[in-house]
Amino acid sequence: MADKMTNRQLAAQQTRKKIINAAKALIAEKGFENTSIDDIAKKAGVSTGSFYTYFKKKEDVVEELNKTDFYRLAEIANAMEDKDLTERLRFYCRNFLGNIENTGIEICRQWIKNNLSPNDMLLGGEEITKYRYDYRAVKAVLSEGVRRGELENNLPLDELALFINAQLYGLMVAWCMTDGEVKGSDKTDALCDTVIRPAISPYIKKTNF
Amino acid sequence: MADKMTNRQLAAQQTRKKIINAAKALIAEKGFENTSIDDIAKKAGVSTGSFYTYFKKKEDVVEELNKTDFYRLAEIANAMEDKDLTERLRFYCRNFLGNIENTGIEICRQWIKNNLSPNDMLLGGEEITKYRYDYRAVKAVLSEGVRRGELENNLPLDELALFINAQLYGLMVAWCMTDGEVKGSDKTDALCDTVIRPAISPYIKKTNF
DNA sequence: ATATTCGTTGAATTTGATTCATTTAATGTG
DNA sequence: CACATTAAATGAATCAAATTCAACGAATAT
Repeated sequence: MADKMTNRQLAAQQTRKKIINAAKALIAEKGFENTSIDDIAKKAGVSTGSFYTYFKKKEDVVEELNKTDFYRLAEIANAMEDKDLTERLRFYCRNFLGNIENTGIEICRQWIKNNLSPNDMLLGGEEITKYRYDYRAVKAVLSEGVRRGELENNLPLDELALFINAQLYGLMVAWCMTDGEVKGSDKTDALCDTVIRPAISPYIKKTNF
Repeated sequence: MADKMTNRQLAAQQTRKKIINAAKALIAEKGFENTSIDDIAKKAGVSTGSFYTYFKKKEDVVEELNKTDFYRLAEIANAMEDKDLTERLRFYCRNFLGNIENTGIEICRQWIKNNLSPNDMLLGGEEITKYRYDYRAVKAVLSEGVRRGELENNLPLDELALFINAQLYGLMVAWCMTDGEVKGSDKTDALCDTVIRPAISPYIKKTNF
């Protein structure tokens, strides 16, 4: 990866990182709206204009502040050989919400705001519109259940995954809206027991007995 | 209510309404960010400053744009004598999502943005902090189920209501994030059948047989 | 008839994001 | 090594839009 970088590129990478760190600290502390580019630049020890070398808009920096890869999380869950589907889903949900809470409520709020409207992004020169409601990771966890023969394969996979993901997004929103009082991560066990398990139970294969 | 209003008050009410209507149309059309106070004032046929006679901040006008009272919706559902709990919940969910979709995606987006952080509001002169994650309406629907003896009364009422509401909020967010592709209102039946009914079914009283 | 109050006005102010011409320094080249 | 080229940094200037406010005029109250 970092094959042979020139000093210049290395320095640039540093600058970028400094800006991201400064932004992270300030936004977590004061919120996005109350943090100005000047604040960020000052804290990062660079000039105002420098911010725009690395980010096109103020908002864009937020995308850098939570680097959890939820699809990767699903892979880890799916790799748990000794855990059954409920456990694996529980793991996924716990970590989804736990990671979000770790990145901080203000950053989460801003992430939601940024992604409520689809953004146009450049991919290989082409304009694409990127939807941010992505339930593929949950779907992957359910699929693994099918693959292992824990679930019937006639289950409405997309519907269920979409709903379970909606549950997670809903708790994330509830967490923000109650200023942290409703903690999603505290609720995951109850979530699995009260909603998710009953929802998938019609499709759980009866073990031969 | 509208006891004896002076002409002045009447005119003021008109102005207010004109501003709200202009804002509604413009925000629905161009989104909140792309609509300026000047735009709104111009379309309403009033001056820029007049906006601030009626709203303290630009955002505040959004609160006027969806006037659905979800608690009232719960009352209507609860008053349905011939419908069972599942039907009543279905009714509530359909109308919740239906009403939100009717008010329009841009307004919904902005409403979420406004309410992601608790707002300080004035109530009778006192500053109060108002959380916007409110699941009391759903709770009321479940409570009615208990009252009618359809549900065991040992069910985790708050937990369930919170989760069901999270489901609705999650779908609302999904709807926004996919630019309307995921339509919550189209999903309510599946939602009830796949998630909500299974979730409450452990608490549904076995009818005497 | 006069004083007061309230809503209206639009120009002035303010704030903060974004741009850009210029500078600085590293890299590449003969 | 000198020189040309390019990437990155700078911060003052620009711009856009929200918000304020002093002055105005019509309605209401006395």
